[in-house]
Amino acid sequence: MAVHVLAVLAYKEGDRVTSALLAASINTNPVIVRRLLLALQRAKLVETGKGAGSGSRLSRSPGRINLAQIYRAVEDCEPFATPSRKPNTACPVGHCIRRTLDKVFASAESALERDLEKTTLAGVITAVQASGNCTRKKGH
Amino acid sequence: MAVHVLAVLAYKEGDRVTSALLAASINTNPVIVRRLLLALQRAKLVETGKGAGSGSRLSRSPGRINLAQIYRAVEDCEPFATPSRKPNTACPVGHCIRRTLDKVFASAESALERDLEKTTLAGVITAVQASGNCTRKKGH
DNA sequence: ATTATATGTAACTGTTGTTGTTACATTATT
DNA sequence: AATAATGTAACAACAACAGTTACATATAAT
Repeated sequence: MAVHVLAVLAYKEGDRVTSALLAASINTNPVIVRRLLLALQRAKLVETGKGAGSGSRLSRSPGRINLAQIYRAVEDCEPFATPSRKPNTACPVGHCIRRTLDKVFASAESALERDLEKTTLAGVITAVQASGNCTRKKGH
Repeated sequence: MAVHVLAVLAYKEGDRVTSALLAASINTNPVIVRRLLLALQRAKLVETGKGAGSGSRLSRSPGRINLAQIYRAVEDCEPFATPSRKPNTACPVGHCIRRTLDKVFASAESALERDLEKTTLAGVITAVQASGNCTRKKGH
């Protein structure tokens, strides 16, 4: 979803786009978009102005934004579930397995991010444009 | 959590362990464990018998089970969120971005799995055993 | 055979996280 | 000053998951 927002922003390169417009594009509520934009601002991927006639725009060119950056900005927690209950400390496995698995999962996640780094926002956009009959200009 | 179950099973190599015992070890309910075991059975990672004095055991040695297999057995859906609402079809980005992102995410997930493949269940166990003062024998 | 034991499964509850919605204070442009 | 936009809070709706209880079924032990 974050990628979608940024892709629309990339379309309007340089122009400031309001959260209302972005929300209409991805068919959701402006507040949802703003919450997303807050995370993207923190990651310095977008710049957002406040007053009338303002809105958001990319803070760099789409070629300089990759999906790993977006992933890190938005997905704050790990993709692996952490059990709600504490493991049984009387069990030798239960006591220490978490620390071990955390290492393994950190490695796996960094492998995932390294793969995402290979795709830039610009790459996504050209792929979208190339993928068939979606050539109509934006209507809004 | 699934890894935890399998690690306990690996400890008792060959022995059949009941879901009640496994549940006590990871501090949860036997039914939760059984639901997990169903998935692991489907993936041919464990064998489960039904009657009295029965239970579950690994279907291969811990060295021949890697975390990617466990991940695939348990995490049936992708780690990437799919938006609930359909994108606005009037927007050229919204219309085609899903197909594009699916490819990218599939690639990222396979990178994740390739990394998980590098760690076997046996590797997890030796790491757990090596990680400090967790040397007490299992109490159950 | 009968009994004891363990799984498979259904139905329900509770919790958590996410999305969506409304409302409003704040801030910048015009 | 008026307008238009964000930031943010509070809450409802919803889905996903963990947990619980209950019970039918199947196997092993006696």
